[in-house]
Amino acid sequence: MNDAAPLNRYQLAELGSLLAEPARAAMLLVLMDGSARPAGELAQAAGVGAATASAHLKRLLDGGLLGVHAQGRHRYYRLADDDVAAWLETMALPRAARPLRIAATDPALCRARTCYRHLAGELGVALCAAWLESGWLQSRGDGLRLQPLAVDALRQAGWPLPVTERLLRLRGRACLDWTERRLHVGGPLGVALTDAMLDADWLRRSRDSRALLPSMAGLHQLTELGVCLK
Amino acid sequence: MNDAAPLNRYQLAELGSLLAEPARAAMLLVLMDGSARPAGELAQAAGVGAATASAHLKRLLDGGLLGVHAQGRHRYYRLADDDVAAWLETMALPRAARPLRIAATDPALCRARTCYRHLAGELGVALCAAWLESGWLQSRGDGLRLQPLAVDALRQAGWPLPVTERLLRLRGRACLDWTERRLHVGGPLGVALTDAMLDADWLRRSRDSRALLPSMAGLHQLTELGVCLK
DNA sequence: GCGACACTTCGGCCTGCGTCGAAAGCTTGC
DNA sequence: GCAAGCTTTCGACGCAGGCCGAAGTGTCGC
Repeated sequence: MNDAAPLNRYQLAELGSLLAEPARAAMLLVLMDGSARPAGELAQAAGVGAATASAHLKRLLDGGLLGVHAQGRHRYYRLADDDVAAWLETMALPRAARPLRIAATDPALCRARTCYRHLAGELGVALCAAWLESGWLQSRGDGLRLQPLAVDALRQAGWPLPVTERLLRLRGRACLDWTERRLHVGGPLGVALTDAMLDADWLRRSRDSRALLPSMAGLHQLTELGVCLK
Repeated sequence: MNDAAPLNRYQLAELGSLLAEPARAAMLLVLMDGSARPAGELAQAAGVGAATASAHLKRLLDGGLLGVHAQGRHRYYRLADDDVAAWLETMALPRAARPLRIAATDPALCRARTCYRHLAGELGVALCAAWLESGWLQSRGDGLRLQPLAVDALRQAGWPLPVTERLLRLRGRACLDWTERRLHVGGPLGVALTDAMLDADWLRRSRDSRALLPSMAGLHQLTELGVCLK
């Protein structure tokens, strides 16, 4: 999309009409974290029936706002590209919460659509560096993958089995953190890791901001797991 | 608008529905250049009657996309703020044609609404870095100032006297280039510098986009002036 | 102040599209 | 293969909202 010519009024209106339905808006909001989700889940999130959801997803797909990836009897939908994510964030997120987005100069470097939910900052960078170093995190053709060895360690550290199993399946993205200028883990894997750390109380949300601070226990555990924090 | 909380599905849908009508989209497209226009003109641009246009403008106004300024029997409408402009540009303009828009994280750093006219990109950054380093460009309380030494050098490089004298008087802004993430020269000084380089044929506009490319002569001269380009 | 002009509000018509249930693809697992 | 599960397509219904002409409000020029 958005190849060469500026959009005309009809194309722009078409784009707006895609957003104009609460059901579709809900789907897009859910997908703003960069995740890919099956149609059924999106139907539930939007609060509509499967038939209606399917129609909406088709429109979003045809309109270039979503991409789809069929896997078995599921079809996973996600935001089409960074432009779409940036577009949604521009208006949907308050300025303070808007992720810093790497410009298109090196799209391969950072395809992460958002840093909103996943672990960034000093901790995220340290974690990414340590685990890439140790091989717990490996870069493959389709993105970053957490290796079984790492997942085992996390489970022994007390994380629930369903969580750790999910981590094995999720794909991460190498995401450049502006403040640190170094890579950290983004994408669904990054989100899941962050969520799990919050659940395990390794990480706590600070009261007023969206900063995530490691707890004493988390700090200890992370050090055990090879993550070096100053 | 967009003060604190992320938009919910209904607010996002409302936003989309504002865009969803060709007539409203046409109005917004016309206003994307930053101009303020009376209702009648926008009605004509949208190709609808005055009554219809008025209704559309009211919706856009209530929705926070437009601002209005009454003057005599005219009411001048314009885009509400930079977020709205950025939002429209994200999808309506191809990447290459998108003005560089400064992130809001540090409004004091760069108040320039657009970097459209002044030198940005790799060259702008290199120039700014080199001249700050050499002291040709100095940061004072009221902004960036080109020093006499630099102006002398430019004049010796063939720039006309009126141009170089003007450069001495103009104030620049430190402007964060989104793609390079480093400082470059903005503000009136930045614009004047760019214009002068275009006049001197150090820079040329590329045919289809807004990109500015250094000519062979310009490249040579800039190197002489301490600007290191890879 | 009176007409001309710019714009908004009001009322009625009509199309577009979101909604759902039912049924028809496809894929998986036994 | 056959049944179960996820997703899409089809057909029918109902409402939101865009459109215009006409009338109302406010401003300018003489």
